[in-house]
Amino acid sequence: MFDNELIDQFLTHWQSINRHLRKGALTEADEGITRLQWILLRHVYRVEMSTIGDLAEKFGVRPSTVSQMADRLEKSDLIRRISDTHDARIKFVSLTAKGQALIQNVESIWAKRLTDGLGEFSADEQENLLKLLERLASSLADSK
Amino acid sequence: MFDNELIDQFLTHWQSINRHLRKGALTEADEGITRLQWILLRHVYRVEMSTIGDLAEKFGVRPSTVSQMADRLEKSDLIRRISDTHDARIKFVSLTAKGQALIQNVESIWAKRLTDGLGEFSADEQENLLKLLERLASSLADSK
DNA sequence: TTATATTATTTAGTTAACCAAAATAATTTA
DNA sequence: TAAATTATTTTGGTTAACTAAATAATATAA
Repeated sequence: MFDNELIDQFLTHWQSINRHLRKGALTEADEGITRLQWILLRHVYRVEMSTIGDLAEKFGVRPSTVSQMADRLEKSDLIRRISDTHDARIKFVSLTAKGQALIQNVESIWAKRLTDGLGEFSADEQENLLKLLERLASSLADSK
Repeated sequence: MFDNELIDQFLTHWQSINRHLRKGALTEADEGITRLQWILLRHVYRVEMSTIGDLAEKFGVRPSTVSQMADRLEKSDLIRRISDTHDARIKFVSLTAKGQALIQNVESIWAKRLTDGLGEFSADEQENLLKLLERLASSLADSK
């Protein structure tokens, strides 16, 4: 079993790192989008071919909610809807070039911060950290 | 300088871990709060004595917006406003016991997932990972 | 072929989130 | 002491986010 102290400390550092990576990033890349739109766009960026229904399930809202959010994002030229070739009822949501650029701008801010932060580690330590994170990600994915 | 590949991989694993830790957690602890309220409550949990003005600055919104969000959260008995003893204009926002319980319920879900995920690491590896995260957190904090 | 199920959208209504402007109260400065 | 500044709240208005119900199109089952 585990020492709860270790878990607590892990979460504390984890969340601290999250906060520093993210700090101000949304406002820095602000294109007049809301925080919730941002969250949705990020998901669409990662999971390239989400359907309206997928997104509704993912965020725990009704499909009509996602449809309307998609309307607004489409209107802002950040996403587009694409019909599934195999089932004409289904619409995939995909980022436009503009939407991709928005996400990538923010991620480049994160990468810069991380580059600075990791700059104080030796090459061995960096590789080691990466390997440990890879294993943890994999382990969490397996436990589903 | 850095290999961008390492940074990309780091972010990929990092975000994957984030997603797995968080998956469904909000809906699991749902008390009829909105995602934005959740974000605010999390912040109030961590930064115990935020003022309305602090929160407005942190989230990039107007004080009146925060005041109204605080109204709703106060009405739900999740936060309370506390006047500063030194300056009566200032109101601190603090979680009620109910608010704290809500956050802690969610964090316990994270802790459980993390416990499971780390279960595949040796004690040495766990300590090592923790130490590396501590250093990264510290390094990012210093770079401000 | 018809009935049922599925997927997304539209519509109508409500509340949350947001801003601007004004008001209020407290504090600081001149 | 009066004026200026600060911090929050209140008010009014708008839009985003949310639901429920209805609709249309499509796929599946009977």
